[in-house]
Amino acid sequence: MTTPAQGLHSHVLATLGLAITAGEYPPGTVLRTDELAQRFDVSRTVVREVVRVLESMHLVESRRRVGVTVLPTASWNVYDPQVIRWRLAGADRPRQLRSLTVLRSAVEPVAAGLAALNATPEQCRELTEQALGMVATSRGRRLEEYLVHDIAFHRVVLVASGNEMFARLGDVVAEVLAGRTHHHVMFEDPDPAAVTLHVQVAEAVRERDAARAEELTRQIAVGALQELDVLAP
Amino acid sequence: MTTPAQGLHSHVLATLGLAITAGEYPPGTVLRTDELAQRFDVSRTVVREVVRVLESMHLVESRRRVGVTVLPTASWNVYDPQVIRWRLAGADRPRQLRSLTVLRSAVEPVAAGLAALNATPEQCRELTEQALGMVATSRGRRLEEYLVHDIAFHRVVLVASGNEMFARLGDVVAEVLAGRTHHHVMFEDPDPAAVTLHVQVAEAVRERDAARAEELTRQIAVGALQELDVLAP
DNA sequence: GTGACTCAAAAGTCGTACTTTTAATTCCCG
DNA sequence: CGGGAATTAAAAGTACGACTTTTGAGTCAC
Repeated sequence: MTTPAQGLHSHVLATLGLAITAGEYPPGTVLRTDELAQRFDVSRTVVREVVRVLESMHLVESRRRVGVTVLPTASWNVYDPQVIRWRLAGADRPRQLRSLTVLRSAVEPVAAGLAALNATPEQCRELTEQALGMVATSRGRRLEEYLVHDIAFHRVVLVASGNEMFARLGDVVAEVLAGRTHHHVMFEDPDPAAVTLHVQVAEAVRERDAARAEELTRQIAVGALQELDVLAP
Repeated sequence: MTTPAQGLHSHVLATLGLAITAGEYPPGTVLRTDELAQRFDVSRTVVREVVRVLESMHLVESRRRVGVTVLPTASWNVYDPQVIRWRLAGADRPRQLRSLTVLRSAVEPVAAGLAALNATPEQCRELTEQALGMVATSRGRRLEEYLVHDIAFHRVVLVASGNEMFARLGDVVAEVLAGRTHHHVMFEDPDPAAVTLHVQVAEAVRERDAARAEELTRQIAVGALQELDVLAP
């Protein structure tokens, strides 16, 4: 565990970040830098750099004469991809998966609508290609290959929307899709209805039919939420 | 400028972060830690800590034998409240304001729908109160007071949705609302139609009418986008 | 009991010395 | 003349120790 470490900093950061997001240190817990330095067998310099990063993610707060205090979940930067990855890897994967899926259900339909208005011909082509790839790999336990197309598809939609905030959710969506595939929060083969919907979204975008792209994507989202309800209690 | 600085770290971070997000260093620009230390008249230790934080925001990348390279906008953590604040304060406020408003238009309607299902009686009360506050301050150049209620209103909706990802957008929405008020990307008095819509959203939530709450919030969002189109070219 | 004073713990800052990685240059051989 | 291997040096990474600053907490006088 705790990553092989190419760089002391990364190693300590990953270990501490994971531990905190996993709730191993309840909010209010106080850590001391030299204690941490000793524990990880690194210099205080390294620990301080890690603490500064953790602080920028609002996972901890550092105060003189007090120490490094672990902050409550409510103040965490939950949009930080790093934080998301830690949480998906740790104890509250279910909770995280659910809240991210709800977020997707809000954002992706709107993004698809915008993509229908803004997508370049190249993006349309790419979208169609990925949708076909999904069809091709949708049967026969080829989940890994399917996942690649699925991720690529959603990423293109988000980028094609032309909104940078949406585009940056590509990584988050990728994490969610990968997470649910790898942790079996998904049926053995993808839902055929979902596959069809993806193909239709690609069509709608190609035909510049924003309303249809939005509505179809909304249906995909609803499906994803239902699947989550069924497979993750 | 450059903040009074309570702490060297904060000062250097704020200055550098602002400069980078303002585009003062084009992507690919290489900085050296010693040079920065000299420029800010602080030790390399401080600079290194700052660089680590900037690195965690994906504003820069640090490589041995190369230096600290400024990364292109596309890789920035645009959801980091700190980054958002810097960008709103700097050169690309218009772009940032627009993309954030689009994000709001996707998220808030869904959040309102969920709020209608999940809001506590206390949250309903709070919502109504803020809506009434908006009505009371909607005329006679009382924009500052209006803003307070507006922010509080949207924050309650997001929190009441019960989704932590939505809840954490409260700060972002606050920044957007404050930004457009303070930089006159808004009419002199709030749009009366918008005020009414807020009151109706509060009603809909109180009556657990999710579909209506969602639709009304969508109308608020559409209004905000139109206002932006009119006032920010 | 309250307020001013003192103390000490912990983070913050600094300077320097040393290690490691790696881009770039050199140099040798085919 | 070209390409690949060895060399070099530049910059980040790490460590350590000394010192400063802030501030919670305990103390003492009133």
